Amino acid sequence: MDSHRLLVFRQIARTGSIAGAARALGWTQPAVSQHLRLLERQAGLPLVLRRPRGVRLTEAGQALLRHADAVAARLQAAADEMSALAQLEGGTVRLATFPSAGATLVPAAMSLLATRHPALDVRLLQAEPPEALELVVAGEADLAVTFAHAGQRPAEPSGLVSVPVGTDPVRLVLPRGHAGARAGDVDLRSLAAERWIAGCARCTAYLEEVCGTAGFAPDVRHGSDDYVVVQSLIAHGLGVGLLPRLALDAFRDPRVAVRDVPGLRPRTIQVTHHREAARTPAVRAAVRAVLDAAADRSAGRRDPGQGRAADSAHSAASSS
Amino acid sequence: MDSHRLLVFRQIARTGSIAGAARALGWTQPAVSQHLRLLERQAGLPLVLRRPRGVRLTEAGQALLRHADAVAARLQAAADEMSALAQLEGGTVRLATFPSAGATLVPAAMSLLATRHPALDVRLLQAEPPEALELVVAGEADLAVTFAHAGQRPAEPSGLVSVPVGTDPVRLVLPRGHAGARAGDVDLRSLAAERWIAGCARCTAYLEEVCGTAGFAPDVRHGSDDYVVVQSLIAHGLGVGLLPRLALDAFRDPRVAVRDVPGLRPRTIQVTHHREAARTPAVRAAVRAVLDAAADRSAGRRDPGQGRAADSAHSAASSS
DNA sequence: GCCCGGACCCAAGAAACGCTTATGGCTCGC
DNA sequence: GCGAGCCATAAGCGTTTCTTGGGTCCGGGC
Repeated sequence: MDSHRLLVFRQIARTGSIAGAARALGWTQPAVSQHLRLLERQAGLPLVLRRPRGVRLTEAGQALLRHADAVAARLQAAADEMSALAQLEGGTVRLATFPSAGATLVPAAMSLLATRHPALDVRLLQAEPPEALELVVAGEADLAVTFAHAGQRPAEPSGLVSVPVGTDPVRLVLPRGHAGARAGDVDLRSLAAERWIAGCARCTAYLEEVCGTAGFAPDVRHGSDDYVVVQSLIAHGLGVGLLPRLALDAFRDPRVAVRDVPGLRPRTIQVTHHREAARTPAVRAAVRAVLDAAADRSAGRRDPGQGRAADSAHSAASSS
Repeated sequence: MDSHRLLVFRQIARTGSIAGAARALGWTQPAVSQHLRLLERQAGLPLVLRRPRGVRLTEAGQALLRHADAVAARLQAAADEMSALAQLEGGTVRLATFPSAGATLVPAAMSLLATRHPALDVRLLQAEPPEALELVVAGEADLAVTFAHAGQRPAEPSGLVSVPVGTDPVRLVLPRGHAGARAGDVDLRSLAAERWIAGCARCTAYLEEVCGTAGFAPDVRHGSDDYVVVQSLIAHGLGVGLLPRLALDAFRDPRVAVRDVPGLRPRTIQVTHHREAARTPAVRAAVRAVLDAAADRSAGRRDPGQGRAADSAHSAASSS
């Protein structure tokens, strides 16, 4: 039951004649006639009675017309839905993100996205970078917002591509009364004797690496990937730690002091998706929203250095 | 949104890969690949993500799959319904018939049809021959069972074809006590002085014609196309009349006598339909049932002369 | 570490489908 | 009776569509 012929048959029924259907379709009469003949052969039944002024549907023709109308309606619905998805007048996009971005950058991006495409259903999933990438690979998320500390290679599964979003400086967090809090910047080597609070597994590895470069092995006493917990431990004088600025933007314990450590390279933020998903409008729009949100944050902080990184990444993605 | 491509896409979704869809369809892989590419171009969106082990549907692809499934189901339903109609496992056939056949021949035919094709919906419409043909022309009936008196030309609208079903002798009806009822056969000329009861318009014309041939003009006092009324009038001695055997088979007033009139040619019964409707299984089956019912009636009466006419007509129709 | 197999894409050629042109039959209306 | 409208058939050609024969990428096994 060829559906193309079915739609031709629908025109025959509409106009009441083969010649009329041909006119409606912009074809010649024999073209429609042949379609009808093949359709009748497939059906094994006459579908119309040929009469002097045109044709009249047989019972089988009327039955077939009902099906043809249903098929045409469904095809139209499919085209409409595709158009809506292409115009972002619908659809879903799922972002997997790590906590500190999920409390700062990503909500801002989601807000931008909601403003630009009100009908788009944006959903957030929280996951640390490795798990976030897994979600994308497994198809349970469309985008992963991840970070990588300087010197760490982000394990990027094949088939995925990453767009740099910007950098996130890593800062030293001390108890307010700590001696180091009196200076503006702090040299890491001066903290060789401190007790340390570590973060997630990758952050701990980073901490050990930078301390090793500074010439000592950190005395890690506690660990938590929750930046509220880390700051609380520090506030109680149980150690010092490194936290990225996004985490400190998300939550800042008033009992801690924050200082820069010269030479500490920032972690990089990136957004990752399937290589081919770049052609999906929802993914493109979401990537752009993340980049724009990052640029807005940088501009709001009046920090041209950060702004450049985000801006350049943004324009690169926009042109792709 | 080409539906053929949609069905190919459905196979891609089913098998999870383009190559798998190609195997399922008995095609090569590039053929399916090209269909998918054109479908994605039409949709304006990627429908699948190409991954090492095959493809994964995007959100748009999943949406399209739902439509594709619906289209496929509707096409299958259409094919099924066409098949059912072709096998006479459904459908309707409407017979228009004149009263005396509607009380005798046609119910027998309908019963045959119901036995042979229990799912076929057979419907009867009563109409005198000219109106019955109009119903067929107007598409309100599929078949017309009509009669024509000898010498009358059945006005057959163009586009219709008629199949002879058999003949129906016209008999003389007299009051039981009438002098003519004493003889076996009756000469029409002996009834020149009688008062006559006429039937329908065409029957009245026939009466006047055969009386004219016999040399007199009938004194028509009453008229009714209802054979019960006619017999009642005759039974009450209000006149004599001619009635075809089918009418007398349908109803026989015990107070009347029936005699043959030698030389009175029988009326002919025929079944008429659109020329092209001969290819419609329901119409073919109905025509055959009418012919078979007529043959059964002839055989049941042990009247080979009648049986021959019906049989020959039957075999002619069967071979068409 | 390298090769092999599976899956996909692209380009070009061949087969097939589909529309057009040309012609004829039929019915209706002037 | 003849033209106009509708439909059918047959032949021709163009476009679509499938195949063939390349190539790339990724993952698994020796």
